[in-house]
Amino acid sequence: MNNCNCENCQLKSLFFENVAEKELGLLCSSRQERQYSKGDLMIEQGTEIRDFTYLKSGLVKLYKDLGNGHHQIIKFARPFDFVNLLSIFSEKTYRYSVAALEDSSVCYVSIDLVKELIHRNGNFAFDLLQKMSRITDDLINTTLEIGRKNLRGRIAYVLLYFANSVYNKPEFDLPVSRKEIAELIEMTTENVIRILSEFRKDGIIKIYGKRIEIENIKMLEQIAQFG
Amino acid sequence: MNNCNCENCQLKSLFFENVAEKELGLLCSSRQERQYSKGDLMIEQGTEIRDFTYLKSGLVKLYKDLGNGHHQIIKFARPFDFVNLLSIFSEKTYRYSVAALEDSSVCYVSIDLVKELIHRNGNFAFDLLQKMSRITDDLINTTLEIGRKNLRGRIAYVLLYFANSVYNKPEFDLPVSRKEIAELIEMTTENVIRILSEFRKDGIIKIYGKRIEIENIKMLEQIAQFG
DNA sequence: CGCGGCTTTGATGTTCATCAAGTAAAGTGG
DNA sequence: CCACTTTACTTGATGAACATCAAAGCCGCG
Repeated sequence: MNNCNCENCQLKSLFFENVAEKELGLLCSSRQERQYSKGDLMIEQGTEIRDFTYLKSGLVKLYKDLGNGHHQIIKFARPFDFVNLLSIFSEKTYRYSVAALEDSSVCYVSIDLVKELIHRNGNFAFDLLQKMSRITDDLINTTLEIGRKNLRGRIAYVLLYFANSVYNKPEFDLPVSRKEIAELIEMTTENVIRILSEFRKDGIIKIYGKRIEIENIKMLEQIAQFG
Repeated sequence: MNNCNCENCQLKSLFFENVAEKELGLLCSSRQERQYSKGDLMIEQGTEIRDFTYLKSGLVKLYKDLGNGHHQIIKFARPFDFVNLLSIFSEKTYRYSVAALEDSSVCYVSIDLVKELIHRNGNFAFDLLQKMSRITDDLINTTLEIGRKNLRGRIAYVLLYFANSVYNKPEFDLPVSRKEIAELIEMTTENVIRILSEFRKDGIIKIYGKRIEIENIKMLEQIAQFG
């Protein structure tokens, strides 16, 4: 177990609840942790999948490179939320990229080791299945839901996501550009700006550059739901 | 093993490749098979998840009931393609419904038995993980891809799906209504009809009610790709 | 035979993308 | 550190894409 501290990691419960002490030691000693600064590319689409990765702290975006210089953001993710389960067991190479939106730290465990553990430890395997099931189910639901909303509803949804799920308060600095919001919810940058301005004029939010202050959260929820 | 015939089933390779003979016997004897007619509801959103199910023959649609009398179709599926993996390991109740688009037969295996097997048999567990990974990855990719296309591109996509992936020929009877196509690709019934008519006028397809004959598949592929 | 759901077409209006043009902010090299 | 360049942000004008509304024919089914 040498200088390994997984035993006390908050995130241990995420995956390794059912891993015996001996096995945890194995995972832990092979584990690597890396730091990324805001804007850094963490995983590049098309490269070989070698590791099972999960976010320890920070905020990231998963996105597809569409080739023509455009990106399509699949989702934003935080610790306990980003776990690289999307296609790592079915593909040889990544079908999307991951980049840091805020300073982040990430743990790496060799994917071969994880595969070995799946074969050996049924409880671990079942845990992983459950997690994968939940993550992909949520992603599919969210994607379908956003697709049904009009543009105002989509912007309201994004603002509420940051307020409720990321920063837990109605005032926050947007960690993403207007363009990135557009890439997440399938609309143009101009319309993101236009609708934010509309919300400002309607007294629903205040805007100071990246800073957003939600004034009327009820109204925003209405728009998100029925928009 | 009594009157059990899973041993020779084509679909055995789908899941039970790595299941020992003894275990397969257990699965097989608890297995149930049911027949459904076109239009039948097979799984109802909100009901308890008791079984692991997979399609032996036929064609089905997975959809969400949006409450206001509207449906949102998640995807169509065929044998080898529909396996109920989407949320069965993370939820207690179904978050979507499944209905038969053509006469179909479906196998049921108790989900508790499957869970037991996952815990006991790492190879089986890994197989399932891979399958789930592939299915959900494809679904996410398809959903995002369709969202980027304009209406003509989406219709072209659906026609090519039936021609290439379901019937394997350029002439076929649509197993779905215009309304159901609209529910799959997020548009109105009127526009589905309008665009089909446009394709007819442009000499790309012929239409006789439900029957579609693709005349110019190259053109359709162009529209699907760049539309 | 009549009723309801499916299909079709047209007319109309709304929503949204595109184009254009300018300001502010942020990174870059001397 | 400042001039320069690039990138992000903002607003308005315009047109295209798409939804909605309306009306009528068709088909299957009780």
